[in-house]
Amino acid sequence: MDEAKTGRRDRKKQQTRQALIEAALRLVDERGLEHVTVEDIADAADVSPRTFFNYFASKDEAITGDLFVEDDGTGERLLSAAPGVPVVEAFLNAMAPGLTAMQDDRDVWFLRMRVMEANPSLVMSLIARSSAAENQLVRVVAKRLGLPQAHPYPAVFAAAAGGAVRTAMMRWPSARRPLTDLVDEAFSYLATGLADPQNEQDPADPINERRNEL
Amino acid sequence: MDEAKTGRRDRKKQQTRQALIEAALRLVDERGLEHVTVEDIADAADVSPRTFFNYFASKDEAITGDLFVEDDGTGERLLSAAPGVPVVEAFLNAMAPGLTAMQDDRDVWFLRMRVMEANPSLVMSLIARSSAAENQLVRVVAKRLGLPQAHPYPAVFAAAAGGAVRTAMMRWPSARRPLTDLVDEAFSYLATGLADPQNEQDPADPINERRNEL
DNA sequence: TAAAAGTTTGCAGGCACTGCAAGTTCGACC
DNA sequence: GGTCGAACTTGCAGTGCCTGCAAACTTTTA
Repeated sequence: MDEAKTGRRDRKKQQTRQALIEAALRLVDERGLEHVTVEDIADAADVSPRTFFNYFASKDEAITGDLFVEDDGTGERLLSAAPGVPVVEAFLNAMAPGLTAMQDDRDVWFLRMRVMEANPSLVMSLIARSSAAENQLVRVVAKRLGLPQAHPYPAVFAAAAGGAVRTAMMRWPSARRPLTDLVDEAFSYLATGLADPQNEQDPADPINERRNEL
Repeated sequence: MDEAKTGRRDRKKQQTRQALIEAALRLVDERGLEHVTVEDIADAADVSPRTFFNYFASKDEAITGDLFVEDDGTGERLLSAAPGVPVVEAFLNAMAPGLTAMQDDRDVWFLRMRVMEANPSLVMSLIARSSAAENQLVRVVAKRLGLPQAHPYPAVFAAAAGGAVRTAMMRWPSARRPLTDLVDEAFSYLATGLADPQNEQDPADPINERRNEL
């Protein structure tokens, strides 16, 4: 268990956090976002409403979850990629650990996605929140390429990459494929300069050998 | 004056709307978002606070403004582009009228951008709101290409295109160039598949012949 | 076991936003 | 020109998110 650092305190905190997340997801899934108050969630997790806000800055945050991009080492990994590697490739590599972490947590994420699809304002909330992560990405990409802050490339890159990841996430529950596949696929459209897609190789999609692994 | 349809009523409505927008922008510019209440804005525009919400669904909406993508004919123009034209090109053409409209309104838009830069939560709000426009774009692109709803291309396209437009908008006030230029530039990075940018042709940027037109 | 450090909770309050119903203004049609 | 109906404004009352503060409480450290 590499859960918390040490001691009962952190363990308890982690438990409370989990309880709040689960309560939030379950209740909103059952009743819909606007029929669940923060008080409901807090009650279900058996803490005071005030405590809820010690853990999450907003009701939405408990539901949409932390974007893996935010605090994990994606930025550092991108910066420490070998010098010759193009940014797109370095980014995909840097993201891989985060993606597999999500893959391991897929039950929660699938539920999240379902809840978001059913409550569009949550999608907006997620997008807004991921824009903060994008800002960090802008800085990292600029740094890696030695470009000035005002250069447009990092901003375009971050916006497009963020969008590609987001669409992959959205498709994930219904497409029965690993998240990394979907991300790669999304990036392949970017790689071709968003050229009109080829007619899919074969309407009878021969690659459909049910990938049960996920 | 092609302002309102007819009559004093619509004229008055348009005036009220403008007054609210101007009041909102001015006050938030002066004091910062969190030191301006809806009541302040309504007072400054000389209407009741309740009336404010007859015009805007949220405080943010009065400030961030309507995205031109939303209701104007961009979608229709995209769909009615000549058959052979690639989507990227068709999209840029379809957007042109909206962009020049913004160019004509540039004073307001510059103020908006300044206010947004100073109040990051407004940027998030704008991004969230533009995601609604992106959804429409997804459908339009899918329709134009005859792709099924589940196909990833339209979603990736919309996310990337939306991001490109957004970064162009953000750069607009500081870059002293027409918005269309900035949009084209952003799309040029997408067109190359987000390849690492060339070292800028010349650090002494010879294209800098001050474009005063804007 | 006592002090320190971190967490939870209640309380009071600000503010965004909503539905409703009453009042007001405007346009249309006679 | 007067009247009716539609559209718009307003006040009111209420819900619920979110915040700061200070008092309890719990865990860690010494």
